[in-house]
Amino acid sequence: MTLTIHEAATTTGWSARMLRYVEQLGLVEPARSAAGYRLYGPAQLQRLRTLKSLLDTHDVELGDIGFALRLKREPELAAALDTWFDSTPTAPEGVPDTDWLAFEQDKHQHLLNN
Amino acid sequence: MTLTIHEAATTTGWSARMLRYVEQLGLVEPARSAAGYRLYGPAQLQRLRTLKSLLDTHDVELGDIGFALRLKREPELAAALDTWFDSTPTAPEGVPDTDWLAFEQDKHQHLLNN
DNA sequence: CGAAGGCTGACACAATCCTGTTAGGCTGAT
DNA sequence: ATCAGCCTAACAGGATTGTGTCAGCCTTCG
Repeated sequence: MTLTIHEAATTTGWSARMLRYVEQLGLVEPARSAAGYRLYGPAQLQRLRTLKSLLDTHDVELGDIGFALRLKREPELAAALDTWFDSTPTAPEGVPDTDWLAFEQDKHQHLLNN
Repeated sequence: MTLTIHEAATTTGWSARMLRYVEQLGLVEPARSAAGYRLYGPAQLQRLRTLKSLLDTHDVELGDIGFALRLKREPELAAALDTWFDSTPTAPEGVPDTDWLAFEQDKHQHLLNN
């Protein structure tokens, strides 16, 4: 009904080492037997396969997916990033007048620093 | 009206080197003068400051923000990650019957591989 | 003109990531 | 009881990241 780590490794194409690593990143967490053995069920196996295909179709690293997971779990972080991306979008041409004052402050502080 | 890279560096607390690096990651891209000099305007300066505070309030790396940017720009990637996160959420207890068949397939394939 | 400062490209070096491997101890099936 | 297989912890090494610094050349400004 469940596979051990090496069995799961051979069916999914990962190595046992990497399955432990993936678990440590919080991406696929198998159940544990009474003695502490990892038990991979159908849900986990499916997850591991689709994870692998995600990684090589799009060009993404495990760490990146770990970060995406963090974004899911810490909505305030996701919100902060969103507002950063949206505010004054990196294009330099249309400088809103609203930023003008802040800029003058910068300049003065800069002069003071010399 | 615009600051050079070292001026921008001293007002924002980054180093000039890091400003070039941040630009290379696509996070803050200043305008360029005719001769190719980077020109940091108020919008960019603001962006650099909030970026810096983002980095040390939440515990995030520049590369992570680069990846978040990629998610913004490639919605199909974001969608793929989302469906991966949501489908068969990593919890192992409630195994849906739907996965049963797939699991049996796994087992048989596994037996064949020995 | 000459000094100060910008640009790119490259090397350097610590830190971290990704993976494999090994050691020492427990578990499970025959 | 034995032997394969699991566990954790650790070391190892190649690849990448983050950051500084230097070289060689071009630009700006007094």
